[in-house]
Amino acid sequence: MTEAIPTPPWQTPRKPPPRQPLSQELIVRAALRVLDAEGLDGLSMRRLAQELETGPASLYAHVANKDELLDLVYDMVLSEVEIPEPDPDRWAEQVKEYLRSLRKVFRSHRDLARVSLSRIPLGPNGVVGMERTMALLRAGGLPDDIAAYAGDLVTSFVTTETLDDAFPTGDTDTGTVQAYVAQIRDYLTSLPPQRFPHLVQMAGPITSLDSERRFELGMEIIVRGLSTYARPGGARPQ
Amino acid sequence: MTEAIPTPPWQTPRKPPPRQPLSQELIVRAALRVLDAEGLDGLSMRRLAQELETGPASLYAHVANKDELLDLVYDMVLSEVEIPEPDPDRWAEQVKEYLRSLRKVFRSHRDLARVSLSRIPLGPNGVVGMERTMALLRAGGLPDDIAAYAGDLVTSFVTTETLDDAFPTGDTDTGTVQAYVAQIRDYLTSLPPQRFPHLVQMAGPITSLDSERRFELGMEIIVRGLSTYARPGGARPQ
DNA sequence: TTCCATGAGCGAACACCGTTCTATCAGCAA
DNA sequence: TTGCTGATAGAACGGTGTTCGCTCATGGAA
Repeated sequence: MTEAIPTPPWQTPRKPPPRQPLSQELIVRAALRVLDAEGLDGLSMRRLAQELETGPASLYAHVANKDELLDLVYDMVLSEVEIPEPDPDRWAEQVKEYLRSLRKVFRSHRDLARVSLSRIPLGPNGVVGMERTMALLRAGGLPDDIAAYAGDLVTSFVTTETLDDAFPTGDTDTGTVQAYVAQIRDYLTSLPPQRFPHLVQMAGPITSLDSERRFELGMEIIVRGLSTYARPGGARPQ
Repeated sequence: MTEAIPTPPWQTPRKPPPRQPLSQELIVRAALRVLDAEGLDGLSMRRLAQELETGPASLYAHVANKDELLDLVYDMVLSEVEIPEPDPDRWAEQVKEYLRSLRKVFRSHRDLARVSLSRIPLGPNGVVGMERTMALLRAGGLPDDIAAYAGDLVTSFVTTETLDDAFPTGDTDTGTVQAYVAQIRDYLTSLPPQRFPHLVQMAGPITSLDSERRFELGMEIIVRGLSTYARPGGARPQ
């Protein structure tokens, strides 16, 4: 390390910090960092500017507004999703592999499901993902209109199923969630049985499914439903 | 009706407007009015107070916070949902009737789908709805754990499918939406066909489904998937 | 080499937001 | 009539996304 020499007073201090300049990519990466650490509610333009050691107004030179920024964050994360190369013999299992990967990515970035809500992923990574998804769904012999809709359906499914999931390593620990669920179960069982016979009987099943099994069950239901639309021949029309 | 008599001028006008005092129900009804008229983004505590000709602070005497207020609004609206009395022979069709009613209610109140997101309807109307839903789903012979999850699944389905739907009589007219969809289709068809063969081929199917047919198709997929779990005997275990 | 246009950087401000503090005031029990 | 309690509401607090307008470095043209 070279010794830090105090600048002579007569020399006007040029470029005090040789910080690398802002760029869109730098901003998006920082936004994802803040999102992971503090969630969507913690991600404000001011907080993001602070993370980059600048002012909020500076961000608007590289990003139109917060909504566009979230579009970019979403697209960046989509690059982490793995979509299998289609093998028609393993169609159902491959669709599930795809959905599990999607879920894993959504759960590994806090509040990402909220970000993805009502956002159509048309960024560079988004279209690549769509292309591969369509390839996979068609390989199962789904007609084009069914496959097109199925892409949306499964994405929406993963999104909603991931919405309330706690951040895996977050501090919204499982204890709090369990206590809340137990409260609901107690409430349901305490209802008058003559007016709410089904709820009282089903208080158990309603409150006992953990997020893992919910997801697997939902996937199975949707995949079974989709399978009924598959042409018998598979990918190629006989 | 008794004739309205003008107040004599020498009588000091006490209680200039005989406004009825605030109450929780009055506030919730007003909130629904503002929501219908101006959407969720337009519903602020200040705007709501203005609607009731008072100040924002006054609302907090009857409602803990905005979140609880939205809980109450959501529950109020749930009373409009119609859930058929179970007839095991018509199970699949009845489930669809229920979902169509749910969709109709969600679409008839602007941004209600957004309000319902990650909100568990446990208010007075919510539990009644849950009870009837469980009755209906079980009547098809679904095992309890499947029926319990299916209730969540179909609600989430209707919610996400209704999220981006324009308000039926709103000013986000179909023209704007159609233009946006056309833009997407043009973009997809303009992609390099060697790298995006499926997207180019499916640009049509992807962008041609209107919300009505999307909904009907999604329902059918889910109902078919659920049917595969039904016990052959129907409601009663043989 | 000089000049100037361009655009990034950024402090300050605007118009909002949900919520709380605090003071006032009406209605009612004693 | 007094005293208390709870509804009412103005003002303020600490936040939000975004814009205004100024400074200043940089790069291309002359």
